[in-house]
Amino acid sequence: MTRKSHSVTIRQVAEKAGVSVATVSRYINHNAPISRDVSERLKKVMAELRYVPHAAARQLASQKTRVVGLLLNTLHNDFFVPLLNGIEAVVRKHEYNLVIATYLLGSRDNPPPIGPHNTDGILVFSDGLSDDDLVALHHRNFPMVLVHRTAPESVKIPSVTVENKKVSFELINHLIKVHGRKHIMLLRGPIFQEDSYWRETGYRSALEANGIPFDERLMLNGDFERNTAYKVMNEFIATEKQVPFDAVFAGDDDAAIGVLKALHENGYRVPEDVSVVGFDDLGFSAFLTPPLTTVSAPTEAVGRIATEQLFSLFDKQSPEGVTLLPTELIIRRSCGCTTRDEQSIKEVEALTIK
Amino acid sequence: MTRKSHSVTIRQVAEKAGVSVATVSRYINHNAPISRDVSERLKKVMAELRYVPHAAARQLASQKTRVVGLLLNTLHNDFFVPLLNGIEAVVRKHEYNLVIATYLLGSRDNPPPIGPHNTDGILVFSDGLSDDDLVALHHRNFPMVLVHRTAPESVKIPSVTVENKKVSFELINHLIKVHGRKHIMLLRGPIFQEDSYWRETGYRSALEANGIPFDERLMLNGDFERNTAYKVMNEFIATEKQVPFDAVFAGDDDAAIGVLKALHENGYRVPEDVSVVGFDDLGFSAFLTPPLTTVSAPTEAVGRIATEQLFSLFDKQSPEGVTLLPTELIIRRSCGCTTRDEQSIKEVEALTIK
DNA sequence: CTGGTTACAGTAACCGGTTACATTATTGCA
DNA sequence: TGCAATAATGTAACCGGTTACTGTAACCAG
Repeated sequence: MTRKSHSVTIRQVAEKAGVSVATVSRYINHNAPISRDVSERLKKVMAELRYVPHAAARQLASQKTRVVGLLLNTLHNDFFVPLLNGIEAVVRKHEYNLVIATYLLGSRDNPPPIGPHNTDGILVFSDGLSDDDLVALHHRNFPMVLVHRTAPESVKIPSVTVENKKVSFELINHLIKVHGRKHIMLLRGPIFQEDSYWRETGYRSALEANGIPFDERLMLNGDFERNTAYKVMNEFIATEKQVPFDAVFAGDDDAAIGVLKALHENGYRVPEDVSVVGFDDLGFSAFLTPPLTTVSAPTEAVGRIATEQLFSLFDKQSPEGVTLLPTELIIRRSCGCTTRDEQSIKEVEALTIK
Repeated sequence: MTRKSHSVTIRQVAEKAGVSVATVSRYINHNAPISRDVSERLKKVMAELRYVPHAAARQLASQKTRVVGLLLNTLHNDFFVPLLNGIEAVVRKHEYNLVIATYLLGSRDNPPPIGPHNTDGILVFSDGLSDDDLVALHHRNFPMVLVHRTAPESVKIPSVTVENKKVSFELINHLIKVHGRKHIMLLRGPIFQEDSYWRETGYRSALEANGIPFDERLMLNGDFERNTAYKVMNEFIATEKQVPFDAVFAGDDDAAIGVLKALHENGYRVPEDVSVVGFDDLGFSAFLTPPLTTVSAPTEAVGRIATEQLFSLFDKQSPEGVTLLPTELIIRRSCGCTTRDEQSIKEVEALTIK
């Protein structure tokens, strides 16, 4: 096998234009003055030859990849559409490339698919990397921004996430105070997910504030995922009919779809028999049957801001430690409210929240 | 600035293990026999040094990037979640990386962000690249698979998409035959989108088959996109009240959300006043208000199969020219059907559809 | 015992760029 | 006029791997 590739190289451009490769390189990177004469010649020659710089060669020589990585544990959630949109927009603006990789904490056998060897920096969503990995990479000065997760104490890695606890408290408090729900099921997210932790904390404190004992049997693992939520709800209904429940906090909107489906198929009426609430306010949530009461989270902004912070790290700046974006309770029908309730809800909330 | 990077190189590994760099390279790539003795020594040394091969150096030397690219025009659609899932699963299985880039045909000033210079092959969704680009790349032997688009006649580029026309005919035919709709609005997708073209063709032939004249005023551009569809519907309702309509084929489920929202806000009842139908059967579609009548498209399979074909191109195999995956009409409430109608629908369909 | 494989390992050229350093011509200013 | 600063370009080392080519030792069939 010959090692010559067919692609046009910088040397061919240089030769054809009658200049040195260094000049061509400088022209491409606009990092040194080039005479008008030579500039024009190069522009023409490059167009004629359809020259495109070889990315790997550039990366190797410059030690920059012009690539931003996004590390996820899964893509199975509609939540990622706005997140990706926010990230992609910023990446494109800076003329970088975006590589997306999934990596489960379980698969500890091989190293993460993205890191210093193939990206200039990464966005780490949730538990895509262990704390140890995070610390190690940070000590190597590798730019990272955490998304929906905060950094371990010992190390200062910027982090962008949303307010979970307070708004979850409001959500559950609403179910209790306005709709008289007492047996509220919670579908938790993945075990080490911080969103899940804080939503659970908000849930527990709302129960406590209302004198309702926490019932372990009502807490299931929905995984923030449609199919898991569906399966778990079905199992719960089938095998534990003895545990009464009158509301479900699905964890997020995606899981809420699974919950709605399971309840529907088992003859439960929402919201008459069971209130269902989600989190995220995805694009479709207002149009579910019934329209979903949820929490509006600025997910696209999370993506955008996190990526901007990553780029500011590239520039050796130090962005905020933790950026906590505000969330907002969105009352619709699935909790039991009707349009006409709206006024009274506002009043009740004014009384109960804070 | 020093050019020395801090990262561990293959030479350090070689030195510490007392072998040559060639041996280390062979060990990493498993492409030549290595004695058990040396293997074990290398394994240990690499772990100690936390050696990770430098991707760019590898790419440059081997002329392989181990990256597959996905070129989209936008990410603004929930449709991409299943597609991405299918693609990502296969990419991960092969231990490749996935780079996602958006590129609008309009932005012809700079070249596509991904191509032979930074990927081993790409998946081109829809109109991410012009026919000319496609032909040029194909002549350079660059592996490509088209997704939801077919190749220009002159070149043989594999393509994976779904059946649009026949099922769109069935969908519209259903609205006419079963629900007596006569003024059916069509929200087209992006202008050069083949899905859009075939859905429109199915729409027109269903009208014709039922003796309903095509009314230009009922065809709008919804862009297969939630927000555009919402805007367009609102404008239509506000400015052209004189044109009666009793059904909307939204183009896809994402646009259907926008349509439902606009209709709802303007006091139209779905399906009593207006039938609404979509396309794709996204995860949430069964739970919209009302549940959406749509077409189930195997989007994840499209992503999976297209990616598998790309990898088979890497192996110099020749996959199918065009892979057309089957679609299926999914009847729910938004067209006007009720659960009890189901039997009669089946009968009507048996009569009307071929 | 010998010529031919096979297994394993080393040397160094090479992939296609970037950039430190050197060079020459031109301009600015005392 | 003389000398320093600046503009514009060239030369060649270097980035960190891969692999063609070479060499040695062990093994095997005849």
